[in-house]
Amino acid sequence: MPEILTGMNNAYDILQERGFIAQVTDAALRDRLGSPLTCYAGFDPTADSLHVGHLLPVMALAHMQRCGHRPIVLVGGGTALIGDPSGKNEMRRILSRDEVRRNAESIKKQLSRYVTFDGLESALCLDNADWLTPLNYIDFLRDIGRHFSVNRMLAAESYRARLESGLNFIEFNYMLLQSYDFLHLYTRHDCALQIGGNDQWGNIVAGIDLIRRVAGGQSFGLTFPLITTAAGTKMGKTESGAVWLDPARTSPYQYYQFWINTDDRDVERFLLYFTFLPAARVRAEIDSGIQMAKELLAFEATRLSHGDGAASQARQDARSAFYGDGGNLDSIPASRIAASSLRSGVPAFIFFADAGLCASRAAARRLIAEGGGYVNGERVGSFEDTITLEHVKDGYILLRAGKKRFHKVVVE
RNA sequence: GGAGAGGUACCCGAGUGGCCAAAGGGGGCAGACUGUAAAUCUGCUGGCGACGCCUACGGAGGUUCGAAUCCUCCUCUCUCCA
Repeated sequence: MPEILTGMNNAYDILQERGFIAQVTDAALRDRLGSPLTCYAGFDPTADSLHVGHLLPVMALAHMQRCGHRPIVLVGGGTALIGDPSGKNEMRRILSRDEVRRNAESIKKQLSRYVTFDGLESALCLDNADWLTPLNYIDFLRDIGRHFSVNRMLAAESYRARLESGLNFIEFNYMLLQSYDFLHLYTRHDCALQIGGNDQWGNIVAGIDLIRRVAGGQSFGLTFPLITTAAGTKMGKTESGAVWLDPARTSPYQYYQFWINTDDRDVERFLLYFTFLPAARVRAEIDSGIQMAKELLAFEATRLSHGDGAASQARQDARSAFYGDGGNLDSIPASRIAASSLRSGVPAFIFFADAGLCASRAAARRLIAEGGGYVNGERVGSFEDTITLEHVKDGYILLRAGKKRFHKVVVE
């Protein structure tokens, strides 16, 4: 008999209070969450790092684990071998087994900051390549394919949209594979709940159906709202691309900057989604001042994926850079230059471009001509002004592009 | 396999022989305002040590004084038919 979870909040209530729930397949889920259950969310191992766009399911799994449930992180290594998930416009690059394995390994490592893979409610990390690749086509059609109605599949929102723009057979099969995953996890790991983005609704429901037909069991699905920013854009993208959890791709300082640039209107929502602060605390923080709340969001989010030290450092350096309380700016983006090359002076636009602050020398000319180039806090008058050793302070030259892009050039 | 439509810059999308580094919009960047927010207004938005030169309208050739525009072949996408 399953133990009864007592003395802690129902995971459903927590997820609901925090705005994670867009749809659930069955209202009975809340009661079912009164005792421990295994749930899963899928991740595509298309890169060796997750980005903030993945964070919602990650946080949901973390909440589940904290409430005494067991999360399964499903890495879609098998599905990555064939390509495209539904809903995307372009074919996904097809990855080799080795790439997928490597990616899965580092993704698991990142996730271990959010869920624990050891201990009592240890999370599992599984790769669907393990059961998808040995599948035999004829067997699959006979045992699994027979349970799917094309008519019903076509009615799914995710496919209906694609009917206009075109849908290939692989994409169309995605629902079957994902359903099969759920069935597999249900029978092998007693996993009775799949969570995912709202665009996964059709696939999740299909999986639940398949479990009922094949295994005669009851399972559940829960989807998250699609997160957009108040400005209406997809959350987690910046001009320069995705915001990664991997510090080698997006440094903790940059990560912190991403969060602190959150739109005022999104701060409360994001605090609920991307931190573990109690909802009451979140409300209080919002009430006592949006800017402090935003800094808290940036700090907490950074702390979760990069740890205390990196988060403190990022906050410290951000304060120093923006409010000038003279810190050492250890974590802001930096490059190096030899002192000798400064002896005869370097034109500012070349200096900015070579430092990596501007994409090209032409861009650097533009930036400075528009009055957006600063050296040690002072606006550069002309892009031909020269940078010399006299600009070096404490061993470096501090550059700034526009209001908020700082860069340190260390002179050695 | 057959017929047709199409591939233009980060994206959408105009342009069908010179006035085209290519309209317009979106996005982005910068300035003003401000709070590292939003909204608004303005400017910029291929590269090059630069009044010029180089690269660029799916790819390769060709016609022409001159091609994103015309011709040939290739390639990819979409639609309809089989």
